[in-house]
Amino acid sequence: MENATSTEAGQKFQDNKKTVARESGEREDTSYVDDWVGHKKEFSRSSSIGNPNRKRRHDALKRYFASESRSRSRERRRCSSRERSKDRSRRRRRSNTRSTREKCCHIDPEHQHEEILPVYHYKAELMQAVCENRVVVCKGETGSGKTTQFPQYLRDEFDPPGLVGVTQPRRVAAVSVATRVAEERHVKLGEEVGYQIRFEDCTGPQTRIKFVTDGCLVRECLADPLLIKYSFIMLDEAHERSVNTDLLFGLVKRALSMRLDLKLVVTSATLDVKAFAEYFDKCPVKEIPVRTHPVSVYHSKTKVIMTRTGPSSSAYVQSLVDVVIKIHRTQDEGHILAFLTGQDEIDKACSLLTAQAADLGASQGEAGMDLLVLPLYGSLSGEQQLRAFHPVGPGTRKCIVATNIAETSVTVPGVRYVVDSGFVKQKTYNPARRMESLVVVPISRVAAEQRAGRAGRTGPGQCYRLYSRECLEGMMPETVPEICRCNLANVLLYLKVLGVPDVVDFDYFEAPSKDQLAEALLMLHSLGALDDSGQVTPLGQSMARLPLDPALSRAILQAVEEGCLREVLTIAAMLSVENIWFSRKPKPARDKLDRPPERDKEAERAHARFMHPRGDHVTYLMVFAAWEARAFDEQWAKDAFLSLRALKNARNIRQQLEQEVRRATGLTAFSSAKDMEAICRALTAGFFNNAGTRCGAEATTVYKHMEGYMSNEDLKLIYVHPSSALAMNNARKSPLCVIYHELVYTSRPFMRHVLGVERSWLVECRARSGKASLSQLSLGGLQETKERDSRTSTADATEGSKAGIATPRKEKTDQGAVAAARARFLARKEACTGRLKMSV
DNA sequence: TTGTGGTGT
Repeated sequence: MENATSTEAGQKFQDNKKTVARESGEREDTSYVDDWVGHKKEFSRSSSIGNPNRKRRHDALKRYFASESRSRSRERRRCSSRERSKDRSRRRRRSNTRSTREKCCHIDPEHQHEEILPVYHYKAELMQAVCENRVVVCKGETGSGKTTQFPQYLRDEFDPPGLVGVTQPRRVAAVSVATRVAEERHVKLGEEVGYQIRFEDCTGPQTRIKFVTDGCLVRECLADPLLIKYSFIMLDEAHERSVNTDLLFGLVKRALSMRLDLKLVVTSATLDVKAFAEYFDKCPVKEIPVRTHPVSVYHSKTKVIMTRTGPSSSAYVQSLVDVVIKIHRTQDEGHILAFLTGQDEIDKACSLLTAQAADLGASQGEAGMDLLVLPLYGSLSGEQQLRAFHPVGPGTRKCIVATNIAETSVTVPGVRYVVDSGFVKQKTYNPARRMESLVVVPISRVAAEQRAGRAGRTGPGQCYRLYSRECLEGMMPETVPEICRCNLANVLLYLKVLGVPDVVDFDYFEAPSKDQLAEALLMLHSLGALDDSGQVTPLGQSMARLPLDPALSRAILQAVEEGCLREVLTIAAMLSVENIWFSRKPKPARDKLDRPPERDKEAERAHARFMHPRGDHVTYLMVFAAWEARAFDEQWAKDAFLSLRALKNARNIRQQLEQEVRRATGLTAFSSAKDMEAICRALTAGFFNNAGTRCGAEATTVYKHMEGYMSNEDLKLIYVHPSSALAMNNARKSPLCVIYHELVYTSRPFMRHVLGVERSWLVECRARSGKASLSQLSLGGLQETKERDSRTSTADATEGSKAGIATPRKEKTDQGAVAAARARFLARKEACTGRLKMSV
């Protein structure tokens, strides 16, 4: 039904093409009224012209500018021009060799000069706010200059004794912003201005401004909970709400209460700055408005292809294709950015678009343009990704079909048209089942706005939404933050180590559900990281030092006992990276679009050589050892159809783990296993809670879930993932007992990364871990509820996990807490709703 | 019998 509607609408588009007016932007808009409900919208307020405070501000600015230029010239004198040019060439050389720098070219390509950045007009106001308050929340869109200028202002105005630390959610951002700021200040990167990301510390004793990924700063807290090194912390891009940023809210707030000489700046791009201010004791909110270009937003009027729980059909791919073609045929030049949810969808849309554009012929497009269709998603190689950013000739229009990587991570220059499917693929975690699933869910209203804003970066733009305005109103105001949909074991262990005894009552910016907390505490206890009273054990202290999930840390520490540290380190590193198996996916022919693409037999044969009958962990060890034996030869890896990126990543992680293990255990020489048994025993110590026993016949891949620290009655049968070594033909005899790394739900509950183990080891581990009292563990914050233990919900695993977070109504597990969290969340948004409604 | 959004230590 809905399929038919959207195809019909698409057809109507095609038929209407000749009636579309071409004169002016305004007139053109009205021609869409039949299909689209449109309106013009400024994505932010215009700048401060005519402001009564202008004179005062101007005077203040003059003073600041004078003082700034004095300090600049001091800086310049310090650094003679000859040295500067040497620095520049050094920097250039460095940037050519560093992989993280490769991506920087498409992060904010337009290097605006400081003087024209909006933040400049607000310097005096901002500095005054910082002067008078310990915490300031600053709202500013991308392009306001806050990230590059604010830290410099803090440094220059206050000349603090400690560091100005600026967090970024992504590594590329940390590196590129640091590079930019160092350039502006004419200093060598790594001296006055530096950055720190995993595997790379580019700071020195003279460093005063330090850009750092939020994950890195969380780690730093372990050694320095009060952040003594810092005078200012700036939590940038707080609206992205990564687990680490959320965690830092609490940690910095705690540090602020104990240190009077620390100040905090929180910056965010969303409407939700009020909630941040509320959390930090009603601190002031400053706004840096950005003059962006207006974006006309059109909603689909007839198509209702979105339900509250997700897409009701996959028709949106076809309708997205129709809209793109329509834009290409009727609209002026400017690139098109289309949002879909995943690789398959994107590849499919790209084939359809390429074929249709070819049929159309260049002559039919507006001004006779060609359409160059390019995919953009995370698992593409760097080179393939860069194609989306390469400039094209004047006769070509690019259409980039992207995942939400283009929503926050990267900016494609020259985009004037955005087509938004309204969906995103999101990982959700079900703590009651300890199972994660990747589900397609509707985006939030903030995300919808973010996507639309992508059309107004270089000039006036248009955004076509494949959903109605009613759908928009039914969306969540904001994306459910990550901290509410992930496993918390790691987070809670950090908090405990940092001296937060009561992790249930911790002052979270957004409190996780009780189920999440209970699950994580019980898991930490079962691994021996917490004792019966919820205190961190020495073992837990060591585990927290490793940058891994607790189960893997536990396995590594057990490997020390079992004498197989080298092997288990390798396995841990291999389990920490993305898929290592690489296969060419043949492009589906046009007429075969709805059939699955053929499997790559050659790659499969190459992989089969590595598959070990014992299971995946041993297989990974073999793969890495084989690569190591060939001196990490890149060609060998390519020939074996292995992902070079994943392998290199694993090698880096392995190196880092080695260092950390050295520090955590004081070991200098690492043991090496004599047999496979020791390795499997060590892994069992970390993963005995994730275990299954075989059902029936020897060759079956069906297992029954074994009871762990939580009863899991909903989840009876679990399956070996077909990509596992244990699912391959060479594994004739399936092991009686297995442990698995993770449980993912797609069409069934699948175990990923599976290893055969002995039942006696499982029994032994279970006995060692003992039984915990949840109320004791949580210092009375959580109770063993009858519902949790005897929860025998009628739903099968399918429904429950599919529903997950996407369908709040169906979340049966501790409804109270989730409902309460949601209510708080919605209440907080209430204040902003009026503005939201006006703006959409 | 599968196939995976994006981050990060």
